[in-house]
Amino acid sequence: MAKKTNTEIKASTEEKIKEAARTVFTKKGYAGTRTRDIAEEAGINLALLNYYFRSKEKLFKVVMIEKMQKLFGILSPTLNDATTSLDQKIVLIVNLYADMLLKNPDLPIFVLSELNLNHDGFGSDFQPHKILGESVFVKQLHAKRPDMNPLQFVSGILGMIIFPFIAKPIFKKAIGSEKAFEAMINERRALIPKWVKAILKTK
Amino acid sequence: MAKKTNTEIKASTEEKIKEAARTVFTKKGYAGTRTRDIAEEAGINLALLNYYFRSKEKLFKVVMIEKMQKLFGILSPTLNDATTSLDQKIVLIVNLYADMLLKNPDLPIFVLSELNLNHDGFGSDFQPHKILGESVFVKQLHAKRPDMNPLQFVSGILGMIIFPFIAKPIFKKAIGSEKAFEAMINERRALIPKWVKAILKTK
DNA sequence: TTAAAAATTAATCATTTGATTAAAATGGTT
DNA sequence: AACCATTTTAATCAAATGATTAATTTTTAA
Repeated sequence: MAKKTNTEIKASTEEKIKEAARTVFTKKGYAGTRTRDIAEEAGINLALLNYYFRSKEKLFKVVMIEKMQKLFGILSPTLNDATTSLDQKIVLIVNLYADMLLKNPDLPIFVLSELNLNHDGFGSDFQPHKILGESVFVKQLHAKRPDMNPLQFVSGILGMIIFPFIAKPIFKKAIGSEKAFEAMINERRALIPKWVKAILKTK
Repeated sequence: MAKKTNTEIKASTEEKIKEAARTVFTKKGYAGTRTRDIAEEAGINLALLNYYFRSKEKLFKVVMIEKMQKLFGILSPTLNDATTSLDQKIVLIVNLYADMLLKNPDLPIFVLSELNLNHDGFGSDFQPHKILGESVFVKQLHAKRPDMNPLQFVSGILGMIIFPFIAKPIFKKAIGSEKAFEAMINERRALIPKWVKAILKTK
């Protein structure tokens, strides 16, 4: 009991800090975040942050790895599912992303911006070409369209679904309310698969 | 001559600072940039930066407005050209963006990230819905596909062309060299218009 | 209960950073 | 040359910031 309580309390504090870090880092970016902001958001003393995570940078890495997994982790299992057709995979990917991004609208701009700023040697862990590589998806695409570059194809799909979230401040301004933005995204759930099917028929 | 020389020197120093600010802000973002970095990059004393631009934030605004114009300024004249067809406009937009973005690959992630962080009331100036609004482009689209939401359509096109630059760190990793990335973008010049034409034929 | 271990806090440090000031240099005007 | 306005610099400030330290509280285990 003793040890369990200990672990739980520690996990709870650690998790409070992590959760606060997720919030503040995502909202302000790495450079714009002050460790004091995180401590305040977590309702803990500043020194505790360093007690648990050693430094701002180490805490950031923990959050960043989580966020990258959240943003790209959808792909691998979906692209390698042998039980779904190419068309089904496209529908699935579009809807999985729509679901996840509506819940986490500033995830893509956060991850991609921080990757671009490249404070530290990220990307060293992540292997995007392995995800696509010799996936079921690529084989299925090759069977239907041997001439089509899978990267170009995937890039088109991801661009169509993710871009509105990255350019959200623009879209917000163009269409007004948050509700209207969500409606637009939901409309895309059907639109994009239809478009992609048309793209697959181009000769 | 005297006054002209004076003006030229002043413009030269001001421009040196602005150019350095463009470089450093784009590379490190607003929060990650130190005014000393800009001064060093410009080869001037730190105090000169404040002498010419009053503050980091004011200098940033100057740069940011420029960059937004560079990123979105392509659209308005192209979308409102009465002498080109819808298909021609699509080819034009894709190629204008390909040209510009190959020269300024980190422009989109910079502008969109800073807009998202929203340090200051930007967007107050920019009216994206006015650009689309009652453009020739929208009328042409409506004539061919009265059922298609112009914002959804434009969002698809821009997503396909801009997204690879925003996700460049990922693509770089997936395909290797800078040259290969450029080749991929150049391939998209023909690919995207073909795809968009297919999308326009969907019923 | 008590002593060691772990968690938490207040206070403080050393740097960094945006900005200012006062002095010096530069260039044009008379 | 002498004077004035503009430009540039070195030095400095005050606030912010990441991190540490030493002390205190809480928890665990005997």
